Amino acid sequence: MKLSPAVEKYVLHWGEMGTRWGTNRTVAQIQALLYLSPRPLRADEIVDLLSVARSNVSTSIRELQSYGLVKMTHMLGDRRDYFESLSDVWELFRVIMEQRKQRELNPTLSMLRTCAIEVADEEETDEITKQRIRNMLQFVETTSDWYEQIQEIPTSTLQKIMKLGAKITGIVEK
Amino acid sequence: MKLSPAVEKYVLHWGEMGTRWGTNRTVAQIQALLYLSPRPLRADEIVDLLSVARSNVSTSIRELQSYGLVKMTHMLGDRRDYFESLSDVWELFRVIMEQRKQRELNPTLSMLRTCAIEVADEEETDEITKQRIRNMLQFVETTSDWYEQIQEIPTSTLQKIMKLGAKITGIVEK
DNA sequence: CTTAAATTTCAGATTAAACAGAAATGAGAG
DNA sequence: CTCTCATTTCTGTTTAATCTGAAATTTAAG
Repeated sequence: MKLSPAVEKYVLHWGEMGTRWGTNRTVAQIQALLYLSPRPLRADEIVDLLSVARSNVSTSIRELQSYGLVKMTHMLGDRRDYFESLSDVWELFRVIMEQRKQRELNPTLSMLRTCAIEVADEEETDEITKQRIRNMLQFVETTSDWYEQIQEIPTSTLQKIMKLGAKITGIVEK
Repeated sequence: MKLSPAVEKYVLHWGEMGTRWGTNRTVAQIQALLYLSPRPLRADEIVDLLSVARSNVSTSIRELQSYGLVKMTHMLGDRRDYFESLSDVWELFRVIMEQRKQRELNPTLSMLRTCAIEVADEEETDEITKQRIRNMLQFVETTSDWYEQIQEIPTSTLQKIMKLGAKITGIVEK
């Protein structure tokens, strides 16, 4: 079993990018592999195709499952686990955004709220500093609210909105 | 010289988050420190406040400057370099997004274009796989185009759009 | 031109994360 | 109940990135 050149290129690139997206190389590679695979794969097949340790595949798949990006399935008369990825790119995007919001935006939001309260009582702190913390808090709050609402919009509508791009400005300004 | 408790908390948190945002702890801490500082700071002041090596500050500031997040200034009769951060949060956001687009989205886009072309000629590759690559390419292209257009929208308009949130759906559907 | 202050470069040390392989656990077949 | 196949857990190793401190370079003042 061997990956085709194009698939290999895709998987390797995805692995590299994964490290920038808050996960590690193997996790991202497995996700890419499962996304591209026309059928669910077993852990031992993944070991073969990516040349990584069995234990590494186990841990990585667990992580992907916890994100909701990968589901386990079974074949009749075969007790081994098979895995498949979400195949809809918009769905993938939604799940990843949700994860990032939870791991990055939410903790930052609570830190900023705490800081904004605490700094208000600090006599040694310059007013400019206090204002900057408030500004950042407001920005992250706005972003966070927006995020949450965007999550609810159905894919087809989201596509339309994105296609509009900057034309949205005209509509809003009216 | 010492940071106030709230400022320290902010800086430390920002440092941790920085690692998830494609940069390292020190770079993010310095950016946070300069953002909160009511006046430009010298490298040696940053060394004091953050307890990091002078050389580390030098390298980190260089990185921040290359992103356009930090500018160098000078004081009359003082040949030491002073540094200050962009202070407008929306401006900060814009610059960071632009960096991320260049370092993540663009390389992925060109990888996907190459893969989409190459995979078309692969007889060994399943049609489903080919379609998935095309789908991902289309998604990233849409996202990339949208990104670029959003960059051009002035802050005040952007704020209005984000405040609208999901209400945008109603407007678009008309 | 010399000197001293400021900054940058670079090589090695430190640290944290990712990974492999062995051992342990679990689950179904007979 | 026992045996075998499959999976997970755990520990030690490897790898990569970050950071430090010393040396080199730059810059301006005298």
